[in-house]
Amino acid sequence: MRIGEFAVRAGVSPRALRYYEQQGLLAARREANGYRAYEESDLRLVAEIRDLLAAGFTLEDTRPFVACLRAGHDSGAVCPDSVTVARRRLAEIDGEIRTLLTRRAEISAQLARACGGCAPGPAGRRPFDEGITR
Amino acid sequence: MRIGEFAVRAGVSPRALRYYEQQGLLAARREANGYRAYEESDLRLVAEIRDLLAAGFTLEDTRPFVACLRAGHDSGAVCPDSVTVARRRLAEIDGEIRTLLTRRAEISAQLARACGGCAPGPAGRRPFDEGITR
DNA sequence: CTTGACCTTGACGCCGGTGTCAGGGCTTAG
DNA sequence: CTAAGCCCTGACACCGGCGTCAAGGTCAAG
Repeated sequence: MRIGEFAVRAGVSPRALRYYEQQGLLAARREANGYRAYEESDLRLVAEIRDLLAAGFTLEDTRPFVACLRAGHDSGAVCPDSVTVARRRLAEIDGEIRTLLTRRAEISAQLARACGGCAPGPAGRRPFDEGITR
Repeated sequence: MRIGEFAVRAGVSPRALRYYEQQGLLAARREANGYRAYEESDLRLVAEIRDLLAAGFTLEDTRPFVACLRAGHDSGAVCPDSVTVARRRLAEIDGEIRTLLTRRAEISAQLARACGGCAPGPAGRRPFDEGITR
């Protein structure tokens, strides 16, 4: 199937697909006239890429996952390289969360200091101030 | 004092100071020859900007805080506009934290599914998996 | 006078994942 | 033949907060 239809079915733009190809993921076969031809199985690869991007991985990071699927595994995460990347990302996320919690506390304190009672907010009251492990 | 010395004392680059000025924060007086001349009090303004940037605010967001200090307040956060911005940022942070926690859980689950025992990680054991309010 | 340390403005580069346009080819229906 | 609707490649735009270089002015020390 050609890029237009494939893009719709994969839920991405043709531009994104060409970009993935340019980055060395998702190589499409070519028709005689030069048009890209995608296989059904490529849908799975794109889905993996999208999932990972949505999870905050870079496109670069998706490489081992895609390769893992291409190698015939049911999950893109079962290969050693994928695991390495996933663990690194997990550590990054933990760092980001810690940073955000610190910032949240600082801003919250600022608000409390600045105008006392008007601080917390309307709907969600103190979502993370308590109950944090460490 | 001129931009070079001021930059050192403020702990930022001259480039950053010119950028802040270009964005309409931190207007410096000019000497006869066109050189920028900063006051001691400007150090406080730059400090406020840096603190806020470090806390994840955009430069745009710092505007009301700086204006608040210029208006003579001891804290940049006591003015209504600052409070509004701070609360918005607080809500953004909460959203980001929730997003990250979700992602963390997904990746963590992926790892567990993919290779069972090899998942958690070496040093920090399950930093956020437990003890989350909601 | 010259050197050199400072200052000025203006403009391009970066990073990532696209959106979007330009300029052109293929193919099918009317 | 032509219009229309696909497809192709290449390249610029974006966002934010600067880094960095270019080309040139200022001023004090030697």
